[in-house]
Amino acid sequence: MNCSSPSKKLDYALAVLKERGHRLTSPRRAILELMAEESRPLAAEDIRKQVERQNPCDLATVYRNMDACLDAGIVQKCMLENGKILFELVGEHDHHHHIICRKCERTERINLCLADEMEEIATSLGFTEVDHVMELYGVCGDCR
Amino acid sequence: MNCSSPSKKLDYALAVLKERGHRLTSPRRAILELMAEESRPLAAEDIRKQVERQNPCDLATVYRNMDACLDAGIVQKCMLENGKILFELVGEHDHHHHIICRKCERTERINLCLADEMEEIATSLGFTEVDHVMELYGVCGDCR
DNA sequence: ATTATTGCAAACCCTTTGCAACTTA
DNA sequence: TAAGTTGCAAAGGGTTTGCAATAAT
Repeated sequence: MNCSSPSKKLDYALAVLKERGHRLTSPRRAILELMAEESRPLAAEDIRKQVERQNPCDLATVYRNMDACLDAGIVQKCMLENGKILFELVGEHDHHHHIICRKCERTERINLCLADEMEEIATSLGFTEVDHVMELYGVCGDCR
Repeated sequence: MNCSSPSKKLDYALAVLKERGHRLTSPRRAILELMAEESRPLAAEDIRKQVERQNPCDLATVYRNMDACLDAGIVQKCMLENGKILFELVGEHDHHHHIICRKCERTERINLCLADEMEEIATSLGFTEVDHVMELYGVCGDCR
């Protein structure tokens, strides 16, 4: 079911960042290790809290790392209905979506994406570097 | 191309709100008139600025009206990549998506939605009241 | 040695909330 | 007259930024 194991995802992420001239610091390593382990999208604050159980880690550091990882294409955003943003480390060819519970914010992975046709339309409208975000929202079994 | 004319959309919105026991105040009327006229998603602040050219209108009033309209299903959210939220008045059976320019934030309507299959998956995972948001992002012809 | 990266604190922005005054039905 | 709605001002919460200190290559 899972496209790539935690350690593979971590190795891939480290390789991509190195390739791009980034340095491997201990907060960065801790953040990526956590995200590779955790297979769900996380809020910046959650990442900081969990990383901080081992090493101190500033929120700004998390955000700056997320920026770098988004640019590098190894992190994917997930947007809550209220505009809050979650981050998820992804492997190669690992694009997917989620169904998010409105009440507890639990996310469940959905390994399906039908956006190709829509991206073609966007391209035909003159847009380049087309990408997309899609989120499903609902109320999960536990919260009903 | 356009599913419903401005005046129809406005009438529909007013009817739905009345049906739900809401009152028709002058800021509310002005907000809805503007949104019916404007066929694109707008930020709360944009709505306020434009409405204020005729009547004074507080930002909190805009947000509270958007809440009411979202509950009533006559307004649809549109999320920018940075988490900012735009609002768009929609008619009956008027669900659609957008391609949004990363640079100028211009939005172009895309009259296609392929989310049914994904919503079915979400339902099969035990979620109820399933809904979705999908946004395409790119760089438009003018900004390239 | 060079330059990316970090921590800290402050700034930012959008959004929400409390409350008294005002309107609508 | 009762209850929804508004304006104002303040608070909230997530995200970004400047800068000097630090650490990686």
